[in-house]
Formats: sequence, structure tokens, C-alpha cells
Amino acid sequence: MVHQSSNEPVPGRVTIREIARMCGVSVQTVSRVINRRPDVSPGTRAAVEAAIAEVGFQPSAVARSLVQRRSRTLGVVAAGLKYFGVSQTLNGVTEASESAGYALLLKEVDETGNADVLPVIDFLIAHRVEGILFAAPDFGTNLAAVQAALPPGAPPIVFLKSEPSPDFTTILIDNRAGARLATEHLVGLGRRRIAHLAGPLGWHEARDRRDGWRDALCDAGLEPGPLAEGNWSSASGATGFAAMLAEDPAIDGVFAGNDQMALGLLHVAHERGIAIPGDVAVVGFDGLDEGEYFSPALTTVRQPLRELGQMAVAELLETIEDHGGRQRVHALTLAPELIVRASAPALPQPASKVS
Amino acid sequence: MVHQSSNEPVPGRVTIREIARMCGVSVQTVSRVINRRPDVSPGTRAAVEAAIAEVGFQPSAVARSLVQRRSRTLGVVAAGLKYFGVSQTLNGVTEASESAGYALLLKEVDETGNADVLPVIDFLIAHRVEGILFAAPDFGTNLAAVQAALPPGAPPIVFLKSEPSPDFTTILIDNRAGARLATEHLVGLGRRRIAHLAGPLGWHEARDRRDGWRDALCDAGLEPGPLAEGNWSSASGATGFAAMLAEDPAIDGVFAGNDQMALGLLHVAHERGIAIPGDVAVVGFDGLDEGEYFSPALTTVRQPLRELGQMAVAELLETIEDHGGRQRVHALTLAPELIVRASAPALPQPASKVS
DNA sequence: AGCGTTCCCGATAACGTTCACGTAAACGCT
DNA sequence: AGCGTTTACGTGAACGTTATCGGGAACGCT
Repeated sequence: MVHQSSNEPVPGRVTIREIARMCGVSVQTVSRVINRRPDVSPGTRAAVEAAIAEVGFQPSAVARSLVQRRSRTLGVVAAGLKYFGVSQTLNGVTEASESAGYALLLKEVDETGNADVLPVIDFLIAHRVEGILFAAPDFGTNLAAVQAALPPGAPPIVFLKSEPSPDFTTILIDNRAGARLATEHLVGLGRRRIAHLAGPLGWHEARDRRDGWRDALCDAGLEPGPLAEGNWSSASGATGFAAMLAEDPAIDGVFAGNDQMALGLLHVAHERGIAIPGDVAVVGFDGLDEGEYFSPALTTVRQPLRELGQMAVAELLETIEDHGGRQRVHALTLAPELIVRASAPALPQPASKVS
Repeated sequence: MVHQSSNEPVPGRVTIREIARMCGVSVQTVSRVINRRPDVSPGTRAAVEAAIAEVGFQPSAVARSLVQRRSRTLGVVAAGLKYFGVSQTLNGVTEASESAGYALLLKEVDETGNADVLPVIDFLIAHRVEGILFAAPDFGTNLAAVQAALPPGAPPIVFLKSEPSPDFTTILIDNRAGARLATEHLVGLGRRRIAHLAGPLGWHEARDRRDGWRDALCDAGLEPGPLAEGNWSSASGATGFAAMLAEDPAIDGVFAGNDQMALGLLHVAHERGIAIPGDVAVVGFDGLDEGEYFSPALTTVRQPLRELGQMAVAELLETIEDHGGRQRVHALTLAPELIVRASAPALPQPASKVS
């Protein structure tokens, strides 16, 4: 059955050959016009461009990818898109890849990280992406497993927010330094009994933040206060804070592993009439815009997540374009920044429960 | 220059032809094995599969797309990924397309919506996506412009969270009904002076919520209270609430256009000693999980955003697979749901400032 | 034995581009 | 006039798959 009647709107997409016929030139000339190559006379160029515009021709990126063996596409594997951190990072990624003219093939994986990500990598390889941004969280040993099982001939890959690895490029926020910043701020405020509301300790990031908290206390010659493990949610922040209060009512400072858990904490404090920062000073982690409007406004550690996404793309593109796609290993670290607000204000004030 | 030395690791990717040679069969047979077609003898199949596994061969989706003229890819144009609503929706989109075996080509556009989105559409067409999910917000007349300028031969397109259109499929949350729900709840609580903290009124969604608020008040025989226009941010919620208090200190209820603005409002109320819900009852919009831990916990209207993303994909796939990709027009609407919490509790209570 | 089926499998031509050539004309220079 | 150089274009042959067609072997049946 022939499908070639000339006035049907969409059946066989118009090709470069069609344009060539319309203008009485060869397909090669049309190709040259499309790719803005210099060796076409102004007249022919104009004619071809007119024909292209007339029929609304778009050259097939698929065919181009095939023949050039370059897809100009980056693969992104993300988990937990609905979370602040991931979507913020993705924002940076889209921005950077956009301006570099690369397309983005997005795959979201099970946020629990239990699902096998290898099929996802294979999928991206099948689509011939030129690089992979791995932005699924690093908990337990899942990343090590991925790295070990990475098929030969995989494109260069950058791991975002994972532990540094000897064999792969990683790019991350210095969680430990951020946690130190937060804890030292509390210490500087004269707090002596400083607890930590941790994220799920299976996560690399949660562990690093806990360690930074411990280090800072150790350096200050203080005993670590109670530690409660949450799951990043406000709900877990609330129950975690309640638990640590039960363990030690004399707490006068808390470093929360993220802003959402801090919000849960604030809620409990409000219910129980615990003054923030009077009784307990609080520092969060993330730098949510909304933190400024918590009651009281939340002192926190801002993570440069958009920048992280942008840098990851930049790193990948450099590998692709300047190093022929040969995997190279970099360990990049971005420094977070303390944002001081009312829940742990700038000037030292006497903590009411301290001697 | 020949590039065929046999022990170099990655240079020319291994192709179906290579596998065929390894097994002493034709490429066609390999193709049949890959595509799980029945007419291959068990022995040959096993041999081919072994060879494929051995060299880690992944058939090129690019070549496949070209010859089949089907990319099994959907294009997503999104704006404001960093916002809750968009990322939540995208979450539903990835989920649904994943399970249908479609890839997702993601483009993020300027969230102000000023940039021209037509190049983005062209980009997706060039990549031969089989459908487009348009998830950029609908403000001003930008969507009308897109719809008018859509190139001929564009793939089917679904507009998310836009106004219904006579020519295109749209799928949206019933903002007006949600706003009614919120406002009627306040009325039911005995509030009489009910204000609205609106989103930017250039946005279709903001207008609809305002209209729902007005309708509900009208039906209840009440005068609309003050209206302040914000920009969805907590900061604008804070200033907006301050402004409406200045205009009319007797406000006893506020419907906020989203939860973040409601947070700003709560912050101001807390600073000024205004009791929530004693003096002013508050209902938000969005259904953020965090709302439960605001102080007080925020009554709000939950939007089924993930479902919206899923339905949009389902709609698109049905168009593609059952209707040959011919654009058809549906107007789908999802109902939001009231979540009652402390900021506007379930049982009517006397509002302190009312007679 | 003859004949129709079914089961496997292969050869060839697409799909829509770009690449590496080739070439004819026009131009500049001694 | 002769010769190199540039300019503008065209001709095949890829790229890595799948679709279409076809055919031989093995099997069953009369």
C-alpha cells in the first residue's frame, strides 16, 4: 500500500532529499546549508533556506546521531525527584546542558535505591548517550555495586553527591565541613549540650554530617549530645527531637541533618513551650528558601546544589569534548555556607539552661 | 586509516554484525534474538545470547529509531523544576513513561515564560519524539501563542495545568473547585471576613483560585475580604499578609494561594501575636507534606500532581498507540482534596473577633 | 512418491543523514 | 597560455538496525 499522496499532512516526514528536489540541488548541498557550512553560494543557500522554512523541515537528529556516532545527549539517572535537593540539582543540570546544546535523557529510579540500576545504565548506553550523570543518592553500598558492575565501553560517568571513589569522578558538597560550620556556630553561641538530628545513617551524606558534628564537638572539648536518626522527613524530625529530649532534657543546641527535620523539631518545641533559641538553638542543613519563614527563622547551611549540577555537566562535557570521552577521575568538592538566622543568631547569648 | 585493531577497548562499538560473525549466523538472526521473535531455534538463540552477553553488546536505539521511525521517546518541556509542583508532576511522568518503556527527553525552559518556547518544540521534533508533555506554567497568553505557532507535523501534545483549549488536550487540577473547598471550609467555621493571598494573577492557576474564593463567598452571601497578590514565595506571603492587615485589621480568615505563601503569613502572625486559628483561620493550597509541621499545622488543599503527570502520559500514549499519533482533544480535570489541620480545624469555633 | 506446512534462516533494501571524495568552472598569477 | 587555487557543487558509501521476501530442510499426510 502506497502512502504517498501529496496533500496528506503528516504521513512520511519530509526529508533532506525532498528539499533537495524542491531546489534542484543535491542532498549534500542541503546538508551543507543546514550545517551552516561556508561553501555554498549565497543564492543557493537562500533558496534552500526558503524551501526548508516553507515546509517546516527539521533534520532528523536520529539519523544524524547514527551517521556521526554522536548523540549530543547526556543521560541522567536521578532518584527522589520530588525532593528539594534532587530537583534543585537537576535544575542546574538542565541549565548547563541546555546552553551547551546537549539533550537530556532522564531516568528516574526507585528512590529507595533497592532496585537494580544496571538496566537503567544499559538503557542509556543503548541510547548512545555520551555521558551519564548519576544523581541517585549514595546509601549503603549501592554505588560501589554500580561502579563495579559498570559495563565495559560505558560512556564517562560522574557521580553526584556520592563518596569519592578512586576510579570515578565524583562531585559533592563537603557535608562534613558544613556540619562543622553549623556545630561550631552553636558552640560559639555558648551551647554546651549539642545534639544531632541525623538523616538515615545508611546515607553517605547523613554519615558525613554526623561526623562533622562529632569532630567539631571533639575539637571544642565537648561531649557529643544525644543523636537521633530520622529519615529526612519533618515527621521524623519531630519524633527524633522528642526522643532526644527524653534522653537528655538539658539539650541547649541541635544540629539537624536537613531543614525539613528542623521544621519538625521547631513544631515540637512550639507545642511544648520550648523557646528557640532561648532554650535550644537550632541549625538546619540545606538552605531552603522557606527556612527564612519558619518560626523562628532557621539558621542553616546552604548547599550550592544548582552549582553542583552545573559543574557536573561541565566536567562531563570536558571529558567528552577534550578527552575523547575517556573516563578520567576527578574528585570535586563544593563548600557549603552558613546562613545565620534567628534560630541560632549571630551574637552569643546566654543559653538559659546553662550554669 | 583503518581503525580495527582487535584488542582496543572502546573505539568502534560492537555491532549486530559483529555478533553475527561470532556466531556464524546472519545479522537478521541476531536481530530476531534481540527482539525475542519466536522463529529462532533454541540452540542458535542460546549461542547468540551468549555472544551478546560476552561482549556486552547493546543494540543501538538510535539505529532502531531510524529504521522503525519510532523513537519510543516522549518530550517534556518543563519550567521551574525547582518548585514543588513541577517536580512532583515530573515524578509522575517519569514513573508512567518508565513503566510503558518510553524514554524521556527533558527540556527546561525559562521559568518566567518569556523565552520563546518554539525552538524547544522544534528541538523535540528534530529528535522525533512521539509526543510532547508541555508542563510549563500557563500565564498571560504564552500558551495560546505556542498553540497557534505549533508547526505542522508536530507530534501529539498534552498541556498540563493550562487552561482548557478547544484544539488541544489539556489536563489540569480543578483549582476553582479546590479554592471553593478551602473557602467554604472557612465559612463553615463561622469566619466572615475572609481574605485571599493570591498567586501572581498573570497565572491561570492563580486566577482560578481567586475566582473560586470569590464564588464561595458570593454563594455564602459574604463580601470578599482584602486580596493581596504575591508571587508564590513565602516572602511575598509575608508582605501580602501585612498589607491586607493594614487594609482591614478585622480579617478572621485567609485562603492562601499556596502553602509557601501561607508559611510567610504564619510567620508574620507569629511575630505580631496574632493567634492562628483563634484570630485568623488559614487554609493553604498544594498539600506539601511539610504543612503538617508548620505552627500551627496547615489546613490545605492537596493537588494530585503525581496522578496528573501519570494521566498525562497515559493520555499521550493512548493517542500514540491507539490513534496513530493523530492529535485528539480531551479536557481532563482532576479534583483536589481538602486536608484539615490545626490552622483551620474541623469543628466550628467562635472566631474571637466576631460579635 | 508427491505435496503442502511449518520451522529456520539469509540476502537485500531500506531509514535519513553526513563523510570522503571528485570535479568542473572561475579566478589569479607569472 | 599555462598552471595552481579557490569556489561550488555532486556521487557514492557509510552509520546500525529492521522489514520484506524468499528459500531450503524437515515433517506430516494421503
